[in-house]
Amino acid sequence: MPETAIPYRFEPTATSGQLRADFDSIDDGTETGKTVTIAGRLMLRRVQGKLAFGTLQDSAGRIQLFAPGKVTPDFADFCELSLGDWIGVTGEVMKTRKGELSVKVEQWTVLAKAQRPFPDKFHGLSDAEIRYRQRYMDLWVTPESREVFVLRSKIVSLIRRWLEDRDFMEVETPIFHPIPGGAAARPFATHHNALDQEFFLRIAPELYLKRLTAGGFERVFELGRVFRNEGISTRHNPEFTMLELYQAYADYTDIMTLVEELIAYLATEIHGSTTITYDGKEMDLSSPWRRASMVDLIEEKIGVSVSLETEMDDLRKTCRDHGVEVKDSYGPGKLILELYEKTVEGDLWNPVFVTDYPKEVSPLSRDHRELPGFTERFEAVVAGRELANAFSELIDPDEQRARFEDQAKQKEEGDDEAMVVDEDYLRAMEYGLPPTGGLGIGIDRLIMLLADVQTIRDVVLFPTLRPEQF
RNA sequence: GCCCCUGUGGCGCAGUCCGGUUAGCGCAGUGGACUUUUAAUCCAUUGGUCCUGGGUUCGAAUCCCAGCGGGGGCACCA
Repeated sequence: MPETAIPYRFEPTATSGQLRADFDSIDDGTETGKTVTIAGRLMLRRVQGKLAFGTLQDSAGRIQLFAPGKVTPDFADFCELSLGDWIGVTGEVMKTRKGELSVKVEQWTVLAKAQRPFPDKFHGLSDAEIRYRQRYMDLWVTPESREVFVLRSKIVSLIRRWLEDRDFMEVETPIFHPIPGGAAARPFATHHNALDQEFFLRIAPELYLKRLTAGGFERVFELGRVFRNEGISTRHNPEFTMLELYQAYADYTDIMTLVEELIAYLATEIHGSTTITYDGKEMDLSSPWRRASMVDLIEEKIGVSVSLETEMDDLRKTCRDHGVEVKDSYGPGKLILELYEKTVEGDLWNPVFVTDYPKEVSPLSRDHRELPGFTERFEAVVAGRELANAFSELIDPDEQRARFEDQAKQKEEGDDEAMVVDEDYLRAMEYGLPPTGGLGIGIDRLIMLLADVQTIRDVVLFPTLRPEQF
């Protein structure tokens, strides 16, 4: 078919979903007298001499095409269409004798030819590599795949609305950071030619959002991509989506309330219940969620009481006894964190706010108001995975400088994920940062949870893969 | 980075363990039959560097080694 025969625009008047909603109840073998125009891909075709059936798939699903040779113009050409061709069809809505809702093909036009053969019409694609590399085909032949991304879009939209209803303002902060900060991770580096300046793709928007809190935006959030130059796994993609928000005058307990209410709201909107199934097991997302301190969870799990006062040798021994690798550079706080992560975290199923992280491993969190050496920080752990990280933000610039310098020291000692001093951020703090509660949620993992999906690649449209060789 | 699994026409699979003619099957494609099908059916038929490169052997899709792609796990990701 010459390209010139393809129309430049086309105007469908209905989708398969609308037709099913409007006409599903009509009797078998009847015609409605209603003429509609639909468009999509021809996915199945059953030609039987002077009568042909087709299955058209559009964004809402599938609908049958009914094409009698006496009615359908250029009937022979219609029968020659390839599976996968995009077509537009106009005709009467009807139901066949066997009860299949159909559109009678009274006019039709090709909107795009499929020059490549489509995957097996029944088995679809089973090769994960093709599904990820050629998502444009996966979306046609793997219905669950399409559904997950529709759900993702809906969840993100619900989050925005929920936050806006609570007077949070969405902002956009730089992705090019001269100093990577706000998290402990290795960054991607890039270069701006005109400025002859090295930049890093952001590993977190945190420090810019807190600058905005200092700037007087009391409730801000950013929903955007962050980039971490780390390994790839079923839970890690080098670029992923993060929600961060900052609320002036709030502390970490306010943020806990916000998180549990938001997640319960999303579950209810999506599944109609706060009880969901993940990986074949039930999970209760109703608020309030359990709150437990890291050291209490460790004691509960392994029966050993640890604290920052515990002798280092005893802490190291406890770690080794539980198969936790330790390095000489680790202080007591890092040892406790390691112990928690290796022995407790993976077994937490229902949501838990794990609270009170050691200061040593929390360079941006405010000192705990009662527990020396700890911070007012929590992670929300669901299905054994970190879903959110939050704290009462550190607001004392002198303390922040000391923490940065401690980080810089760790970097010198070889920790290439340690932070570096950000003088401008310190300057913003010196002008005054009010008490603030901050939160980061990994959106991809949240989608995985709500969509009951086990790998992050199934919630990212184009997951990072090694480039294909052609 | 380490370990395990995996790679067969466009797609879905068998054959590999235990080496043995021209590597099979289904879908798609091509030619034919068919006016109520539903993964339509029936007849015929085209299409393959068995991921790549070495090696063992009279003989390799099959065994061995290396590499490449993919998947999973570990490590990393506070």
